[in-house]
Amino acid sequence: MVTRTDAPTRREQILKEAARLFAERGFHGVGVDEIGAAVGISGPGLYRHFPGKDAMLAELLVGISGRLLTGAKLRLAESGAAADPSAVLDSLIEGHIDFALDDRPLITLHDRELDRLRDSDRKLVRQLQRQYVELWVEVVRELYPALTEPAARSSVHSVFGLLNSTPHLARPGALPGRSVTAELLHRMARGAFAAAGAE
Amino acid sequence: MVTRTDAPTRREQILKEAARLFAERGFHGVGVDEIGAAVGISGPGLYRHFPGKDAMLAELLVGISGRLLTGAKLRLAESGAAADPSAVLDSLIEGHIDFALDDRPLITLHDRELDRLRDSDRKLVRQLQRQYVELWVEVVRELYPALTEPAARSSVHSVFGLLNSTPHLARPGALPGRSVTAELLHRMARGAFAAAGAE
DNA sequence: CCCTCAGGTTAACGACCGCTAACCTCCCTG
DNA sequence: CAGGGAGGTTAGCGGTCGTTAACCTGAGGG
Repeated sequence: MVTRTDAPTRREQILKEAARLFAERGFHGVGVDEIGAAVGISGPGLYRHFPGKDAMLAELLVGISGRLLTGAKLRLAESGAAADPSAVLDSLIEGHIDFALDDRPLITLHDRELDRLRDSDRKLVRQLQRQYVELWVEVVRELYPALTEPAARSSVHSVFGLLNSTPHLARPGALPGRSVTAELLHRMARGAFAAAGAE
Repeated sequence: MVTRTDAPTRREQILKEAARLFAERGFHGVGVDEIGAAVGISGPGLYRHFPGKDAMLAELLVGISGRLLTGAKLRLAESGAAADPSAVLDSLIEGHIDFALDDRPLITLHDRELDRLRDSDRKLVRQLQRQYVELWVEVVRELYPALTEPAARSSVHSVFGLLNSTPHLARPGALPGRSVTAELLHRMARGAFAAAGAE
């Protein structure tokens, strides 16, 4: 885990504000002037950093899908080959929760604005998402062999729905404390999987 | 349960197609001409049935929130006052799953396009949603007294996220059969609540 | 048999939006 | 110390979108 200490670049500021605005009002509901205003420049100035509005969304979605997948692969790798599937699942859940709690706008965009992408970008994002799901499915099936493959896939999608529900939980600060929320979500995810995997 | 046999009115056709299109491409991503075309009339003809595009979204969102709440109240009432909270929760879950599986576009809109409403409509929808959640929270707390009230509310929202994940599961027909999916979702929801309620 | 009106049509208006053009101004560097 | 590029600015173009206006048509009723 590397921690950034230098100031964010203008490009990063733009992406962050664009993510927030897209999540709040939808891709088509936000104008380039608004995005510009959010970072203190105005409208067309954005085109010095991005070729177009679509490109911002594309970079956001490809970025989050990639980071989710990379993070999961890392967690899988550092558990070693003969790892306890239960511990691996815990690690995957923990990683996903961190993402959902720390990057709420991105999590929202991720399953909401995918269809606004150019064909090639959409295919890329979908491919990354599919790999991420597949990785979970394998771990879940190892832990709950009774699950058929389609059932395991459905259960994984459903748990994503559960974990990604945080954006709807309340105004940003009104949760009962981050670690408490994280732990509750974690227990519920495990409980949901256990119920799915029961004969 | 009354079953409609007469043909849908033009107004109902419009609402149904608008719901589908809004869910697919977002409120701002759909033009009135498209909605018109989807029901075989064109563009401005819609204004014989609705005062504006906003009014269609408002009617959809108020409608679904109201039907969810009404259905839940009905299920609660017919269980009687001294009912087994476990059975009541099962009934609530079953009702919500029916909705999620039968009205996928509406479920999608319901937590996605709320902010596009006029202030008064948005307040109404939020009030209906809040009552619906509150109703679940009471049942859940009765069944799992160890849960604090904020924790119970969080768990209810999370389970909604789980149940509402069906739209993302696959192309419309590709699920392993409706009843199988419904039963899996039901078991997972119960498992999630049980895990949340465990000391 | 005419009148009305529900439910359409097409044309067009005004606003807005994404994007480009043209221009400006620092700051860095050879 | 010239010069050039990075990173802004404002003006404006072209297209799209929601909405309105004006007109049409066919069916039902007095």
